[in-house]
Amino acid sequence: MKRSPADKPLLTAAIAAMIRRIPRGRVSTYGAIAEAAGYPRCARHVSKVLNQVPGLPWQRVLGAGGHISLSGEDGFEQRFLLKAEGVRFKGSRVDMLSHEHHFPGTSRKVSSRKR
DNA sequence: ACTGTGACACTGG
DNA sequence: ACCAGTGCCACAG
Repeated sequence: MKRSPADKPLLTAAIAAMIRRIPRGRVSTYGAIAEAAGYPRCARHVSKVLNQVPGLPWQRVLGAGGHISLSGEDGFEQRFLLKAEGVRFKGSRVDMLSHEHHFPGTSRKVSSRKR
């Protein structure tokens, strides 16, 4: 069963899995999710995953520093949903100090590019 | 194979 | 604090 080893986009599945692991009342950032998934520099792909993979808690994903990247009503809704989960806001940012989710086993499968 | 894409991150002005 | 520019990197067409 295994069709070709490269059947599906690894990165997309990995990131999607991470986002699903974020518990309610917690949040994370693009960079952190990408890193936890094993792709430290692919923060931008996280956004693509959110658009491609439905069913994810997209509202729990924030930009660096805890700011909402979405704009307009979407951003407003994200904030609304997070508040409903008990997330506190500091002005227009989420209180990351209290709600940033720490992923278990940050396995660095992809060696963190040596430098 | 190449180009475009992206709900970013970071730095400098 | 805000805006603009640059780097980043895998996926989709």
